[in-house]
Amino acid sequence: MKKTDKLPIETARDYALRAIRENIVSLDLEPGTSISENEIAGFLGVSRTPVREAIQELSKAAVIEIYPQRGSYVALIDPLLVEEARFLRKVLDTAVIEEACDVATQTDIEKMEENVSLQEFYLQSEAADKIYLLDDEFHKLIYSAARKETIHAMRSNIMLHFDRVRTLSMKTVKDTKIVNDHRQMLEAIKNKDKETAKALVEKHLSRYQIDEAEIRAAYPQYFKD
Amino acid sequence: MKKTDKLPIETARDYALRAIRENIVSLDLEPGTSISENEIAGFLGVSRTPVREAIQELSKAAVIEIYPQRGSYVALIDPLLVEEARFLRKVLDTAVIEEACDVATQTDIEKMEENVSLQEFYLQSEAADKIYLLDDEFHKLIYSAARKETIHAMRSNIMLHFDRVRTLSMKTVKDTKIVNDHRQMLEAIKNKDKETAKALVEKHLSRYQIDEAEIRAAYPQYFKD
DNA sequence: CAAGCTCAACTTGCATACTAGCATGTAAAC
DNA sequence: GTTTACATGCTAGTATGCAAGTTGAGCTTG
Repeated sequence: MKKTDKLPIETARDYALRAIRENIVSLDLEPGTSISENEIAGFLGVSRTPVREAIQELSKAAVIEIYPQRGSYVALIDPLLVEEARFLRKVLDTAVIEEACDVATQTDIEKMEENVSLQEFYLQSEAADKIYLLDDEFHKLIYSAARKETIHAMRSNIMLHFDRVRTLSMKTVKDTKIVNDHRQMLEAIKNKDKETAKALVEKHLSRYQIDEAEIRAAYPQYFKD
Repeated sequence: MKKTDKLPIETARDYALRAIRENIVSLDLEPGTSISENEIAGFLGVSRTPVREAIQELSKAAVIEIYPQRGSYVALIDPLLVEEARFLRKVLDTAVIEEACDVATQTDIEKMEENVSLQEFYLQSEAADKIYLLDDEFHKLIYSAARKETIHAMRSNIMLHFDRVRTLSMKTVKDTKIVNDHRQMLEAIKNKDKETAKALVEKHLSRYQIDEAEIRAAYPQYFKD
C-alpha cells in the first residue's frame, strides 16, 4: 500500500477513503489482500473510526469484503461485476451525452474544450498519469453539462470494478485514441449531434473490452472463479 | 419518527440505516427536520457509532445534510434531484427490462408471476401497504432476472428522492393501474417483446409525474427553492 | 506420531470518552 | 438601548476501550 499525504481540507474519514480507494484502483492493494482497520489506521496515522467508515463504504460497493470477527479483504475482480459496471457505464454515458447535446451551455462547452486541449498537450509530453486524471474529469464534465452530477457521484463506486481492469489494460490501450475519442465527443456535443455522440461512447468503451481475456490470462490470481 | 423493532439477524448499523431510511421515505421524518446522532441513538437504543455510520451513508445519497459541529438535517425535496432520480430510473429500468427479455430464465419468470399474482390478490383486499412492498420487490426481480443486482442496490439510494414524492402521490395514483402495468410488463418479458416492455416502463413512470405540481403546491414547506 | 485441546493473538462490532467548533443566551460595559 | 464578551450547551469528528468471535500454533495426551 502506498501512502498519500492527508490534505488539510479533508476530514480523516475522507482521507482514509481516498487513500484506500486509490490503492485499490492502482492495484497497490492487490485483489485478495487482507486488510485490517488497525493496520491501515496505523499506516495512515489516524484512528480506527474514520478508517472503519471508509471500509464500510467500500464494502457497500463490493470492492472490499468484510467478514465480521475474521477480517476484511480486497475483493477479487469479479467478471460479473465488471460486466455490470460496463453495462451501467454504457447505458448511463449514452443517455447522459444525449442529454448534454440538448442542454449544455456555452460555459460547459468551454470547460470541456479546456480539458481536451490539456489532454492533447499532455499527449505530446507523454504524461500518462495526467491524462488519466483528465479522462475522469472529462467524463465528469459531460455529466455536469447534462445536470446529472449526483448520478455521476453514484456511478463512481460501482465503477471501481471497471477501473481496476482499466488499470491493467492501460498498457495496451493507446492514449492517442482515447484523447481523439474525447475530442470527437466534444465536437458532437457542440454540434448537438446525438447519434454520433452515442456511437462514440460505444466505441470508446469497447476499447477497454478487447483484451479482457488476455488480462485474465496474465493475472489469474486477481480474478474470481 | 416511528420506531421499528430491531430484527435479530441485522447488525445495529443495518437496523439504524433501515429505521432512518423508512422514516425518511414515509415522511415521518419530515424534510427539514433536524436530527442528531445522540437523539436517534437514544431513541433506537443503540450507541452513536452505528447511527453515525447510517447517517453518513444517507448523506452520501444527499437525503441527509451534515453540517459539522452544527447538526444534521433531513434534506428538503430538491426538484432537481427528483428529476435526476427519475432520469436514472427511466434509463436504467428501460435498459434492464430489455436485457431481462433476453436472459430471463423460467425460474425468474415464475418468481415474477408469483409476485404479480399476489399484487392482484391484495388489490382486492385493498391492502395498499402490501402492494407497495410487492411493487418494490417486482422491480427488483426484473433487475435480478437481468443479472443486474448490484446496479439495483446502487439505484436504491438515489431513488429515495423519488420515493418521497411517491409517498406524497400515493393517494392520487391508482393501485389498479400500477398492478396492471406490472402484469403487462411480465407478459412482455415472457414474450421477449422489448419494444412493448420499454413503452410500458415509460408509461409506468409517467404515472407518478403527473401531479408533482399539485403536490408541491400542497406541501410547499417540504420543497427546496 | 496423530488427534484433540488450550490459549494467545488476531479480527470486527459496538460503546463511550474526549476534542473542537458553532450557536445562543446572558450579563456587563458603554 | 446597543453592543460586546463570555459561559453554556449543543453538535459532529475522532480516539480508544471493551466485548464477542475466529484462527492457528503449539502443547498435551492417548
